[in-house]
Amino acid sequence: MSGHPIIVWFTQDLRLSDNACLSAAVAAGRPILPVYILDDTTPGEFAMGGASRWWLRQSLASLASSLEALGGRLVLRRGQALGVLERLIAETGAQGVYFSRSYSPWSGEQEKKIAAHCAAEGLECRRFSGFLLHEPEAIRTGSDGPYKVYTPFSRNCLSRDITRRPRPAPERMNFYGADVAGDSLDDLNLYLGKPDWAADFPKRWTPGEAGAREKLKHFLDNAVGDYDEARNLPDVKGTSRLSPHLHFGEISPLQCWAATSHAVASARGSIDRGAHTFEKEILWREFSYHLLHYWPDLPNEPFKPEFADFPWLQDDEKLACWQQGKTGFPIVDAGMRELWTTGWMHNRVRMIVASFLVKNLRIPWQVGEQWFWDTLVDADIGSNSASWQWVAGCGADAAPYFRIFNPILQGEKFDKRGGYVRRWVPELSGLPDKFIHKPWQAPAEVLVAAGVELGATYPRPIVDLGETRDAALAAYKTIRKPDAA
DNA sequence: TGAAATGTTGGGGCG
DNA sequence: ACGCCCCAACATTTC
Repeated sequence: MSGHPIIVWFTQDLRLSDNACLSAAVAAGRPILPVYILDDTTPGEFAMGGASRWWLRQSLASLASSLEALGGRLVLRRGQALGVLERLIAETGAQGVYFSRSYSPWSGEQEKKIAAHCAAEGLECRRFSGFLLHEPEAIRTGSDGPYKVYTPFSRNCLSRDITRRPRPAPERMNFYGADVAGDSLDDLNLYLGKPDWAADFPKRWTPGEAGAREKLKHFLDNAVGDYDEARNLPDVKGTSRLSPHLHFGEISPLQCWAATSHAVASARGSIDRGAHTFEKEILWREFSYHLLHYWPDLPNEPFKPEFADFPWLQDDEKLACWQQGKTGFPIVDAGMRELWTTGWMHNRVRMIVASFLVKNLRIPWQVGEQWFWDTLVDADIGSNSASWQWVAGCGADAAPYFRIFNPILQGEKFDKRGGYVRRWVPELSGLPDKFIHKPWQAPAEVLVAAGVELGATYPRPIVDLGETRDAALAAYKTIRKPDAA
């Protein structure tokens, strides 16, 4: 189809269904030019991490093939979005640019510049939503401020009827017919497989819209009923594992919400508890972006300013132990190895390893945030920042600083039989349950029988839990105002 | 979406 | 039979 196209700029919304931007472009009745722009030109601290780049490559391939099935081609380009869009407009005579809103701190300025350029050129520029259920501007406290506490925020969200239904994917589309130059997936240099640290990822993940839909269906068919309890057990597949799909917009929170409501209605009461807990987790994601929108420093600066003076330590040796899963604490090491091998970590274990880094090693939360940013396939500027601040005790509505996890007790509570540890730390698998979370307390003959030699086949603990706990509490006292409770 | 210290209670062994 | 002590088991407080 000829004529001046509308550019549909895919951002973090790599799907065809429930895509307001795409649907509006179809409804506009003009030829569509679908584009994805990879911006590697301004790599700041939060340039896309390695695991995310692996995922993005697969997701773009999936999106491209979905568009091909409708007769179109996804144009891939590299550079700053404004410049790339300007060139595309000039090349094609595009009459409009449609895109989905992003909520990263660096997106707002970019979106304004694009809108300004379109206005100056007399082009239509439209921004759509879909990445969140509730726009940050729509949820305000009674005194018209942003929320700083989760519970009232979630109550506000829950008091709103979500009546809108997810949009179906367009059944047919008219694409811009002329040839438009673009990069190949390889050109984007996202993940070339050397070294092949992501070798195990494809066994566990199916990036793309269809994979996301399948994950949601599997969760609602099998796991949501037990979600309340099972979500805390890392040895059980009790969570949805939708986080990377949500991050890349392969599925929308509205689609998750609507499908959950539908499952609740057809299950006649048996899954109400689990479904409600799942909905509250979706709202934690919303809350993270609410905070990020109003406090754009969230990824870098402690929300509670007194934490700027916290006496953190630098210890690159212990940091490396943590990153490599060699701390000597089995549940911590299991989590860090799951992360490295699969690009993902169970949420309960994320809290345990984060508490260990921030409190027992007393290494700044930003250091952990950065490691997660590079290694998680679901690395997300909103959730990652808000969650690290939550664990560190310096965030909005955070866990009190003195809430220090004991990795032995957490392991014994949530991985009672040690199945999770045995899977990810196989050199300990011969130990009896009694010592699986504290091998250094096992009698010598038990260690021998299990084939474990501490300091050789598995490290001794790199810190003393009691001493580091006391030191962390003492450090906290130095930043606390004397009159504060 | 903690853990450890401290306080309380009650059963049972034992002089 | 009684008081005393020990110590789980549970509750409360503190960090």
